[in-house]
Amino acid sequence: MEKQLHPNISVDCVIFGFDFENLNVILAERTLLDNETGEVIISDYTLAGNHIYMDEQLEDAAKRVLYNLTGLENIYLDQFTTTGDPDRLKCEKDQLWLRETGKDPAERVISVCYFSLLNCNEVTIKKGDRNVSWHPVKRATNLAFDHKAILDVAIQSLQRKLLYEPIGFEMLPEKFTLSQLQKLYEIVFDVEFDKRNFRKKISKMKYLIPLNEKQIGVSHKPARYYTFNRDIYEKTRSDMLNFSV
Amino acid sequence: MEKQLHPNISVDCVIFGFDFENLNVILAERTLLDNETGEVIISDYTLAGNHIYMDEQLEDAAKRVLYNLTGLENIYLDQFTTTGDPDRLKCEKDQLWLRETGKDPAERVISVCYFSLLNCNEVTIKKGDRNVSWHPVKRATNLAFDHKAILDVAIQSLQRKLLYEPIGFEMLPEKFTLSQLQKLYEIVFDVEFDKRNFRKKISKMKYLIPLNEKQIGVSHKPARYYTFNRDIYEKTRSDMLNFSV
DNA sequence: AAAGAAAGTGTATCAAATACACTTTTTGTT
DNA sequence: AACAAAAAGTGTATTTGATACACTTTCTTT
Repeated sequence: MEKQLHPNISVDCVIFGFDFENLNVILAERTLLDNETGEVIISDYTLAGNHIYMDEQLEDAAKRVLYNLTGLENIYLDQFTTTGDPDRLKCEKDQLWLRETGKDPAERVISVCYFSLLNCNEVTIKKGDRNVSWHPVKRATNLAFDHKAILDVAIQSLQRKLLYEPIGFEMLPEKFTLSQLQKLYEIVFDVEFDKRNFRKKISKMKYLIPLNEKQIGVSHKPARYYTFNRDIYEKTRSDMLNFSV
Repeated sequence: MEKQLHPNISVDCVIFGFDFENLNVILAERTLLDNETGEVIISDYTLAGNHIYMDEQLEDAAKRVLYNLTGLENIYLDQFTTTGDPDRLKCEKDQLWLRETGKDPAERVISVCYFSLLNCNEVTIKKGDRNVSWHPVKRATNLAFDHKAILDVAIQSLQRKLLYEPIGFEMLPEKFTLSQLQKLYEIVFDVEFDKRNFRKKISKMKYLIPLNEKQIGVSHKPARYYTFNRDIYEKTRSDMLNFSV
């Protein structure tokens, strides 16, 4: 029995990655040339996404999109919003593109949106027919459909979640330095922290384990590596309740 | 032209209300009797929800559900999750019910879920063909479909949002006492606060305005009324950034 | 007039957030 | 071998917010 895609339901994945310099997102180039003149009709980017299969779990569809792109499984996934504006695919370029890629441009598509977290340096993107690569989030402006709006909501959701859950590590290597961790938070929140105060705070978190291992080959004092211990985190997490009315 | 409901897409509304004693949710009775024996086949509850119209915004569908139930517009609405398990409507009772209410039980339905906030005492529920009423959240156990799971996620989302956004007021009257506000937070988070410390914290929030007006007709020292000023809140809100890695 | 009920109020202690500058350890260059 | 460059690593003092804790006031009811 042939698997069939649901015409009305898709998932879109905002795949975030950190490379110690920028918060990045995976985008696929969307290029359309005029068959006769060769003129560029469309040249922009889309998030990674696909329609779900008729009998597929939403989250499985997101995992499938991620797997096809990275070959990775067990990636951090968070369903953060669902977009369903009847006109979200109705702008002229988008209609053209849908026709071009064999979809019915008249169909209404509800998109369930996930963000996921990766360490850029540990991923090799598998390119299919389209060109797919990392882009700094700040420079991801030229997006198709309603994908810019989705990205903006994704960033807010990431920031919010980062405030009270230890998910930053998903974007770092297994072993990381405190400066790398600090940089991650600084870049995602677009702020700067004082190094000493940051470390004072860190040192109270017993689930951040200093290793007897240091950077090698760096042209400055090598930094100690740390690792995140989820067991200790789960056991010592306090149900912080610090509301602000 | 006749409006048509989308067979695959619905909204469910978790309508929270506070009555100074409990956090409540609006539930609709789902009763099905055997035509011949009169025996009770189904007797449980569902959240408020409906399929969306073919050309309707998701949020408009949620507003419509709320309007039909309460006659109110401009209610606080928050889209907090989307459920789409292919088997979420496949349990025996649910299949029976769908057939009974003229739906195709084979169709897969994705439900976009919203929670909304009301003051119980300011709402008159409009009963249609089904019996609809407030139920304390803690006693809402006997729910149809995957509605218990949806409710649980809704409660968590409400708690989380209540930590950093001033949405508690949506469940209180325009003028409220500090004890009422404290009770609201105590009940939603299932904790108890010290009265003096709670008030110390409140007194730092300049957007909570004490009024020259007191309770009347209460058989104890009447409390002062306060009101929430959103303008002052927006102007003085600090982008709190107090992460815990 | 007395009892009941919830409102309202202050202080002392502890923990966390902030502000701030110099020394150490490595590599790379001369 | 000496020096420069680069980032790591470290401590103290101050301010702010969180917590713990008990009695007085003001209204109604009997």
